[in-house]
Amino acid sequence: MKDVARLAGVSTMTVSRVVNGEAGVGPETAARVERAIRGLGYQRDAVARQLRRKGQLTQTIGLLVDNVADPFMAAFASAAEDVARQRGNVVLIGSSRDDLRREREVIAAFTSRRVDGMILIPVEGSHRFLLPSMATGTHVVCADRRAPGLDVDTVIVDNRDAVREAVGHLVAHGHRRIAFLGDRKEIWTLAERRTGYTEALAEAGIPLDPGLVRHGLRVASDAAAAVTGLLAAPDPPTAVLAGNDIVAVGVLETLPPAVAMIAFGDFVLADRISPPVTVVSQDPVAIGTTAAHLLFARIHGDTSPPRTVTLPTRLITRGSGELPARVGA
Amino acid sequence: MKDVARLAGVSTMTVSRVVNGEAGVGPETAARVERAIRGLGYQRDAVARQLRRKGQLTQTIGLLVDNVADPFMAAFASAAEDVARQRGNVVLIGSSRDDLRREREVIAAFTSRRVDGMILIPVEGSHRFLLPSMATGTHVVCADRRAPGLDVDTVIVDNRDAVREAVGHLVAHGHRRIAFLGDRKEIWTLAERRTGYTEALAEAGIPLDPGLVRHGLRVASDAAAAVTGLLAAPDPPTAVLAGNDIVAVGVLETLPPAVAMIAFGDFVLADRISPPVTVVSQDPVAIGTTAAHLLFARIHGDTSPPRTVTLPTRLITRGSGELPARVGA
DNA sequence: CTGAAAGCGCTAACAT
DNA sequence: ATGTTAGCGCTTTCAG
Repeated sequence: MKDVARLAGVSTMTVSRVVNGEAGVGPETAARVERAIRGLGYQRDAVARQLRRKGQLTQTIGLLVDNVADPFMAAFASAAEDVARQRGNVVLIGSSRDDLRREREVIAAFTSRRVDGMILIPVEGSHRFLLPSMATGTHVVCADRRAPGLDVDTVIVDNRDAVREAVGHLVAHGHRRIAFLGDRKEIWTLAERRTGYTEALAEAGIPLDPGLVRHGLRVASDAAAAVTGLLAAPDPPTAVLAGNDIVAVGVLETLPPAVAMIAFGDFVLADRISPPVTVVSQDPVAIGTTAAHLLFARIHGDTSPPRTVTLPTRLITRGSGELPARVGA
Repeated sequence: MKDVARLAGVSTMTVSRVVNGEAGVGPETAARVERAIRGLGYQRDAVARQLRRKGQLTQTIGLLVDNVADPFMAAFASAAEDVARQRGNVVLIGSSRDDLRREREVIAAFTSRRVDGMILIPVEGSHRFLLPSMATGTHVVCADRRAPGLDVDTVIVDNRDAVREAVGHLVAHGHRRIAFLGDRKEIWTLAERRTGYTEALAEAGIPLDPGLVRHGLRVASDAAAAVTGLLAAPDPPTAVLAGNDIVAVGVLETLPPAVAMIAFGDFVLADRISPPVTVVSQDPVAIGTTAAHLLFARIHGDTSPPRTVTLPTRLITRGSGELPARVGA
């Protein structure tokens, strides 16, 4: 900046004004400064700028997901990034890999870089460690899952209700032995889905068989193995509810076409499998967009009480969820 | 920091030493400082820290992809982020959406935040605008695609050869009317794949029919429409080469099972479609990991001449690419 | 319309 | 083992 000022024969203050497009600079001077900037390839240092303008925004937000490679998270992140970019912000991204320690590391890296706010898909566990940062003005929005003990804007879907409907749908097609396969039951969404499953069975007067519930399936192959185990049992399920997209893919590896199935979360090619897969679809783009809008509202001064936005889900019937319970099964 | 110093009854310098775990602080004093830090919830300001330690690293890298929601890019980004995190770095992410102007905006946002380096999946067009930043020490690595006119480390696969092999595979199964469907032909990877297609036909002595080549298919539905168009023609193709994963999904929407197909890029459930889809698989995780390693080597002083790492691809035969050319088609 | 001085939070370099 | 001084690159504040 000093170099630019020298080359243009002005003070650094004038350069600063030009760079920031502030009024009060003679057009002649401004042009000379512009030329010097281009000549030297000068670019404002956002780091130094930020330091002086205390209380101002870094125009940087943090985005914490479980794993960017997951299609749901990827679509979610993409949508949030879109909104951020439209607002001239840049996004720091990090993955928790469902590990609280790692999540804390990532969040510490965010706050030490003075992000204006962050969107979290929180892992299980207390998030009270965020309170000091929040007290100093870092805004937090949760998406997809609630963070226990954190009273912040949250964007979710009604997982419980959606699963209750899905299981009810299977019951309506004659199923009574319905398996539930999910990722770690500590994950908020999965706990909710599991509850919906339990409630639906209770409503239908079907006793819960713990042998039909498998948790902790973190990769597709876990789910495939679980299916194999279930089917080898003396009284196998006639229908399966896959708790998320990853489990769904694993289930599809081994599930015989005659066994009914509904997956939580839509996925690419679900309609090209045989039979086409009935799913509970949720909209990751809407979740990401909504969360980002909520965050920016907070960043720009919204101080209303935290609210929860519940986005709709939709049961998309494609065939796999409408298979009848096999006679004798 | 001043507050911490006051509370602990020491100078800010001592606080700085404790925060940075530097030697030369009495254990007694250190403990007092630690207590003050916790009491006040103090966290070092990475922004201010960075300013003074000029020439030091921000421990932040930029990652520019075409679109995070694309499974290939998501897996790539996830792998790169993993490496960065292991090294205590944080990742700024941005999407170009295949738009040079937007790419430049994102890159400017990166450099103004003084990233130590960045990994780019570059869009088409000159990237000479990066030269000034590179001259001032911002390291750049390209992945997946080359950036014309930019002499930097690059991680790619041999798209041309891979497609030549794939088309040869179709020819070996009797196909002579092979369609090529791709995204915008300005994208480097697609140009390469297209060249491989042309070369393979030439090797087989098959004249190139421009009517069998469709470009500019950006979303799945574009590809689906293109397939419909091709099949309605008087002399339709007996085999289709899908230029990327997105096109592949679109093709699968409408392609009759009897038409052979090979897709560039593996995708989830490719083996569950009927017939299972033969693909040219590349490894996005390896690409992301390699690119990140190259970048960190540069950041930590590697000044050897830029090199290109070419990662292997693999033709995975699953059925759709081994269908015979229908007699009379 | 333009500039000089001060200082943001931190740390390198040099005392003590 | 601890403190003092100065300054990173920029912008706020106040004076011309």
